[in-house]
Amino acid sequence: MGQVTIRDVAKAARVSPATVSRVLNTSENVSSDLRERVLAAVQELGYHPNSQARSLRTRATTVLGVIISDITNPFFTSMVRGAEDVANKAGFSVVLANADEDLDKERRYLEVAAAEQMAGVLLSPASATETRVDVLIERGIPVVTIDRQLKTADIDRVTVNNHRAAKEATLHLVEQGCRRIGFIAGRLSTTTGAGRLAGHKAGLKEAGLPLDPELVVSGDFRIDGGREAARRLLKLEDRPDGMFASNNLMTIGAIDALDQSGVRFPDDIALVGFDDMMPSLVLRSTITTIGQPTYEIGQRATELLLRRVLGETFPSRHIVLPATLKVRDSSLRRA
Amino acid sequence: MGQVTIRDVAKAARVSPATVSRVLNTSENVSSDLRERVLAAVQELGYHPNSQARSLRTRATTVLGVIISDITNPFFTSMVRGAEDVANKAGFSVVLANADEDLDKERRYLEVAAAEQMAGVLLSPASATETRVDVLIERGIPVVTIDRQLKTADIDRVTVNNHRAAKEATLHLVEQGCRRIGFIAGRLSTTTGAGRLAGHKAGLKEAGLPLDPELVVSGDFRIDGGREAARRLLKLEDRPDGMFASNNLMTIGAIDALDQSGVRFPDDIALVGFDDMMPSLVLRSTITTIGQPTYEIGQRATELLLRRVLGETFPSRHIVLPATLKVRDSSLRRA
DNA sequence: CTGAAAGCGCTAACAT
DNA sequence: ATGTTAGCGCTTTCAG
Repeated sequence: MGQVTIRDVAKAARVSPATVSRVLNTSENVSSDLRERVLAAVQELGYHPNSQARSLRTRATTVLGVIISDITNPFFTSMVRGAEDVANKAGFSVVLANADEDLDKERRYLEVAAAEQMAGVLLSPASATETRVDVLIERGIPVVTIDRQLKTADIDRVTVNNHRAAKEATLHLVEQGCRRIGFIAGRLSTTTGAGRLAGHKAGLKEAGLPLDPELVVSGDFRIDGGREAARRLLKLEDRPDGMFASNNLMTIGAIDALDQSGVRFPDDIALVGFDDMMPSLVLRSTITTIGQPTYEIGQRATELLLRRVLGETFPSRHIVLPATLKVRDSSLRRA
Repeated sequence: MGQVTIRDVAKAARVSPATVSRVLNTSENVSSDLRERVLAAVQELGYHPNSQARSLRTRATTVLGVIISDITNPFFTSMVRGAEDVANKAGFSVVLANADEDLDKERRYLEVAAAEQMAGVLLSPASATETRVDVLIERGIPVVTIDRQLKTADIDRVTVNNHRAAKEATLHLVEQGCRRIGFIAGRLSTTTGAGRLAGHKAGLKEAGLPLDPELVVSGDFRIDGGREAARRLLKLEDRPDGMFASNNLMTIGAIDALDQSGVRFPDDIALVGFDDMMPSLVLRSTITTIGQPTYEIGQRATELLLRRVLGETFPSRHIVLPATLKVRDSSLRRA
């Protein structure tokens, strides 16, 4: 029951613990005779090194932490795949934590990452101004933010060009004849949420349309929030003729609200969403969305992170990947 | 840059490391004078205990591992929520790992969990017969399987009654007039995949219908697999009049295939899925599914796990939660 | 109530 | 090429 330690193996193989360690870690300076005895003992006893003891000694782990803001959001889960693939190839494992858009939970997990001495951390911060990564930085644990940026620290980040993409989507709706576009905003405390709203406003401005404050409703990046926001927009006296939901979950909520209210798209209202969605959902009537290269975001961020983990130093880098408008039926006016 | 250790705090507070430890861990036997000095020093220096060193010493952690077979599957992510809520309430953190239905990846993560001395592990095994949890058991780390069971170890598990639910769904399709039901099976190496197929067969038998082997196609629990399986079923000379996809992702794939082939449900074919799905997806035409209490599965499994973690011993337990058929439009024949 | 000292399992510097 | 020794940061006897 008690753990099998390196001493047990050493004893069984009639060598010193140091030799066992050498066999297991370096490939040098061990005679093949002893090496075999050690390996046999390891096998026999079912020895597995205790990684806590090891990393206490070496001050190094091969575990990367990924702290995401909503584990139920397919956007993030796809990104995680990209991260895992790159990490695994380099011999690192990836563990995830779900901060749930909650600053407290997030802080707890940042502390877990620090306490567990993780090699590096990928983070989609719950807030650009409130989230602090000092716990990690102080300990020399590199951090790369994904999807969102941090104003409290100058660190590597991988995002898409939210401003530009949102502007493009808004101009597309205008082109389709929309004059009153309801905008379902995400959490404005994130750079992503704020950037998309800013892009939308820029689009309106360029199109010479006024910004009616009642057309901007927050949906908190969640399905329920999107549904609620869409309902509120539909109740307006001067009902919008277009709707732009600024992430995937809120788009789903909006569609739900539209269905329940019997409002049809694109006939009654032109609809644009953000992020790619599950195939059937898009197929439903094929929904115009801004697609993001989620898998690649995870990959690139992890590549960056691993370079830091392996000791490279360079000025903090910002990788911006393209988000592109994919026009489908939901926003195309027949006219 | 170097880590702040308990010695630094001790020095700053002019006490011994032992006293710092006492302040931080037990609430006894420390004069309030020293206690304050210590707390102040902790604050000042930004000290965070090194959990590896701690658990190396105490042989105990407060981190639970959750190893799931597909992180992009909403079924699992919802379950994780339930697990987190229970764990957090008890002062435990939860980290996730994505085994991706891959035995190798799964084994690696089981080893990580062992090496990191996690307090306990929740696992949805990739295979009932190939997955081995000995690495954990040997070290006294309790394991509870979720959604699926293990034939290689007699341990706690939380599942739904797949057999019964699948049988019910099949009988429902028969009731709707279906005579040739295409069954999209999951990975038969899992108890879940096998159980649902068995339930389907039992349903056919009870209805007095023959089992045509060409009507059972494997979809591997994935969207692509489901799409492919549905396509194959639709190409059959004697086309099925009903279709039963035995998990959520395969249902999505199946819907996709149906759409692309111009086959409509329930008009051309009656459709039943497994697992609840995102609201909009269900609303699409409202799809008949077997709903599972995913959140509760996570909760109950974690409760069980924590009892083991805290040292309770009892015979291995099997909690079976109800999965219930929710009849909606997709399977209802007009006739 | 507080401190000194030992040791968790491991690796790395130093001997041999 | 191998063993001995020290020590990573922490907690926990054991003294005082």
